[in-house]
Amino acid sequence: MSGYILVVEDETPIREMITFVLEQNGFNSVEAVDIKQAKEKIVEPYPDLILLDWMLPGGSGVKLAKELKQSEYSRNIPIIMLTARADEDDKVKGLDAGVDDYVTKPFSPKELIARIKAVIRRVSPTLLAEKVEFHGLKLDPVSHHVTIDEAAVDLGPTEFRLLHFFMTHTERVYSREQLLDNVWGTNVYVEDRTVDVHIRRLRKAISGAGHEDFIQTVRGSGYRFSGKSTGKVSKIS
Amino acid sequence: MSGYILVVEDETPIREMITFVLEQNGFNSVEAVDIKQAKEKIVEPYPDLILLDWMLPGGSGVKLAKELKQSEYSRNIPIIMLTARADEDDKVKGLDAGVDDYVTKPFSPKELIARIKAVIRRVSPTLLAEKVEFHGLKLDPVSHHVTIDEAAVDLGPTEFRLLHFFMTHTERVYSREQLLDNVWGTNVYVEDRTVDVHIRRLRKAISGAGHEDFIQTVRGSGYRFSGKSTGKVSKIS
DNA sequence: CATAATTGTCATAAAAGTGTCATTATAAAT
DNA sequence: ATTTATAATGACACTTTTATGACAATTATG
Repeated sequence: MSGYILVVEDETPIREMITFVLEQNGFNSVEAVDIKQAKEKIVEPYPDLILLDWMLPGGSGVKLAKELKQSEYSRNIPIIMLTARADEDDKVKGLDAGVDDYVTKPFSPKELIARIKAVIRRVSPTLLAEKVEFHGLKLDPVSHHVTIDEAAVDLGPTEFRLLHFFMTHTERVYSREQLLDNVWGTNVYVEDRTVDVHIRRLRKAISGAGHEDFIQTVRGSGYRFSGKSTGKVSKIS
Repeated sequence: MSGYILVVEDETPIREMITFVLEQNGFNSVEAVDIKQAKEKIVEPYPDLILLDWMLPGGSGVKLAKELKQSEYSRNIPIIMLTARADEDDKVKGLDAGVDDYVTKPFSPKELIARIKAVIRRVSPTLLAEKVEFHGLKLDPVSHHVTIDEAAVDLGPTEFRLLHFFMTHTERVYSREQLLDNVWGTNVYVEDRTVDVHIRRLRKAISGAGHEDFIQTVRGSGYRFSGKSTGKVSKIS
C-alpha cells in the first residue's frame, strides 16, 4: 500500500507500537514526536492520514489539528486523534477542530486499523487497494480481477480473499486456524478442514502454468505461499 | 515454531496489541484475562513463556507468579511481568517471586520482542523463529524452508524439528534420551532406538554435498551436530 | 422467483510420516 | 583375531494428516 501515515506521538514506545501495527498492515509511516516535527514531516511525503496524539509537548494536539484543518495545504488530510481519556469533552473539542475520528488509548490493533481504513475509505478508497503481483500472478483488489500472465482467473469471494492474503503474506507458514482468523475473520465457527477445501479450490483455479505450486502444504503445520520450489511434484486433478 | 506464549492481561486492547505483536514475530499466543483463566490455559498447550500483567482482577499478578514458580509443574516456564509503573518496589517483589524479567508499560514492540527473545534464548533457543545457517545449510522456522546451497530439502515434521534442534545446538553431544526430550517432547514413551532411525532419515535428506557428515555418531554417548570432520568416511545409501 | 454461484461439511481415498524390529555392519575390547 | 557391544539400515505395519469429490444449504443474480 502506498498510503503514508504520519504518526504524531511523543511517547516513543506507543509511537513505535503504532508504526509497527501500521507497517504490518501494509501502510507506510512517518514519525513525529512533537508539533514542530509534525509540521516539518507533513511536507514530504504528503501524508494520506495523520494519527495525532491529544497531549503533546509544546502545544496540544487539538491546536495542531485545528491549524491543519484551516490551512488550504493540509485541509484534506484526514486526522484521527489518539486520546488517553474517553472524555466526552475532548471529543467535542476535537469535532470542533474538524477531526475525522478518534481512537481511545489503549487500543487494539484491530480497532486502530479498522478506524484508519474507515476514514481512508471515505476519502481515497483507492489507497486501500493496491495491486499485488507475484511471479506473473496479478491481483487487483479494486476490480477484483485476478490474472495469470494476462489470462483472467475466476475466483469465488473466499478464494479471492484467501489468495489476497497469501499474496500479501508470502514465504511463511500459516496454520489453518490462522488462515481462518485472517481470511474468514476472527471468531468464526468454521471447521479447520474447510480450509483444505478452499485451498484445493484455489489451487485448481490458479493451476495451469504451475502456479498451483505456490500454495504449498507444510505437513503438520499448515500452508505456505511461496515462490520457491519444494522438490515435490504436484498434480492437480 | 510451536512456541506458545501465554498472555495474561485483563485489558483487552492491550492484550490484543500484545498478541498481535507476538504473532507477527512468529510466536503463537494464548490469551487469558484473569488468574482463573490463566491457570486453565497453562495446561494445554503448555506455554513456553508467560507474559503476566502486574495488576490483575481477582488477585495480583505477582501472587500468580510466585505460585507458578513454586509448583513443580510450572517452575520452568519463564515469566515476564508487565508493569505499568517503573516502580523499583515492584521489581523487588517480582524478583522475589522468581520472575525472569520485566517490561514496563507502555512498551514498544521492539522492546517486548527483545526481552522475550532474551529470555527464551536462555531457555530454549529453538523456539526463536530466527533463520539458522550452518555451512550452507539453511533453515527458516517461519516458512519451514530448508535449503542446502539454495536447493530445497524436503523434511518430515520430526526431521525438521530434529534438524532445527541440532542447528541451534551444535558442537555438543546429545544422548538419545536428551534428543527425545528436546525434539519429541518430554514424557514421550518412545523407544530410544527410534532416534537412530530418524537420524538416518535426516542424514539421508541432507546428504549430497557431504552435509550428512554434520550429524556425527558418538559411540556410546549419542549424536553430535558439528562442522568439524571426524576423519571417518561416510556413506549414505 | 428461478437459476446459478458459492460455501461449509462429510466421507473416503491417498499420502506422508512414524515407531519397531530383525538383520547387517562397525567399532571397541579382550 | 574373536568376541561383544553399539549403530546403521531396510522393511513394514500403523497412524496421522491431507486431498478430493459430492452434497445440501445458503446467498447472489437476473
